Amino acid sequence: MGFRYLRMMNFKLTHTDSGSSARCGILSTDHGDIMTPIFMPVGTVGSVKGVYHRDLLDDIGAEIILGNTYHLYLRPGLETLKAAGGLHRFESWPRPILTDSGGFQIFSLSPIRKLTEEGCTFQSHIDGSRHKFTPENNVDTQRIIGADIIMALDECCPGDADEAYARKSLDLTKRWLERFSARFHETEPLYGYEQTFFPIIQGCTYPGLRREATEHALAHSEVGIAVGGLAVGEPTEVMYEMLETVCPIIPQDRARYLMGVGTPVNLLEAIARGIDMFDCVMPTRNGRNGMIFTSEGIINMRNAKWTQDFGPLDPDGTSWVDSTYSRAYLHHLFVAGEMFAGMIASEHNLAFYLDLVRQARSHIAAGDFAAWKEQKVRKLATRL
RNA sequence: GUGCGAUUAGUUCAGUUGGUAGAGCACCAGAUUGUGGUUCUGGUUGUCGUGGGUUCGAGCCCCACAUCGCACC
Repeated sequence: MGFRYLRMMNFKLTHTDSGSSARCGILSTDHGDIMTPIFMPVGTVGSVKGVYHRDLLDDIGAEIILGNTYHLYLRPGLETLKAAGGLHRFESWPRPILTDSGGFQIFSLSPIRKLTEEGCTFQSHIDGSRHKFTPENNVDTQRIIGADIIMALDECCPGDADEAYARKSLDLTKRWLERFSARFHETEPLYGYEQTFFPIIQGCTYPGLRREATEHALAHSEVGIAVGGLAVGEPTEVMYEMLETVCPIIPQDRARYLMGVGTPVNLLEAIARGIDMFDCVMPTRNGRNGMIFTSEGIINMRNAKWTQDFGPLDPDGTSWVDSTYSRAYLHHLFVAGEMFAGMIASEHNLAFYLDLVRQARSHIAAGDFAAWKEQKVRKLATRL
């Protein structure tokens, strides 16, 4: 293949807030533009659990969703994904997709992993079979999956790691990033649209390591850059401090993705510190288990006190489920173990998250984000 | 009708040689942050079928009754 792809994918800053580091931007991909700040629903194995694409598109307004390399590699496997023509076509999703490399799974499945300089060997959680991820084959794998944005293979350091371990871990992540980047630039996308990759800033909770990691990652960042290894056990305040350490060093024209975060309050606090992109399993996983986030606060739908509350799920909710189903009905569905319960809660929560970042964007554009955030945070943290 | 077995938490069941009771599930709460449709952490709940007897002491031993199940007439 002689030709190089013309690089069209880019991030453009459109607004900055006066009272905080919040910003608005547009991330352009071949599958469409993404308005930032944005929340990206997680669809690990090619499905945002319990939610129809129709609802993701029209009701929730998802602009981009996630897939996971580790999980997709194991099931359905690369043969099927390649034959399908990539993940977009396989799951019939017309908008952008971002895939995580599986680095986090290396960390979270630690009892059965083995890290070496070359890569990471692990056993499948499905059938125990042995596999190896290297920076090189991870690029190849993510080329086959075909997400618009792919993530570098890293080691996600535990939040309570000591500095010696964090140092060692970061050094490995840096060497892996060099190799990942080299492989990425010597290969082409397979399906006729552009891919970009985001390097990941590690460094645990040590400001010095974080700064060093940022400088190093920036050398490999074209469109965006990610902050990883946060919300993995460290106090929330420490996470915010790390964002304050890292964000000022990143040029304004780079999209900043905070991986795996978080609660609605986390989103607003991170946006205030300059983050543009988020993903988190919380709205869907916690939703399936009875937690819903509303404009009035957090609700555990399983609690007996909702048995006869016939009011709407969220009086200010934007999803059709908010005005269609009552808290009493959803409570009943959870108690009865109906799968419909998880579907309704997931749809509501995702719509809530997408509406939250939509509101954030409009307040940043209006220039009153900081004040709006303060009063919003108080409400979002209350438990009903 | 006769024989055997059963009866303990909302439920299914444990319960040592007699020393005033436990578990799973359910229920009630809490946790959950780059997803294994979860997982984890706490908590509440008992006239031990009824009535008598033996004993310092009975869920346990004895008697009667009630209810349920099984087998046989």
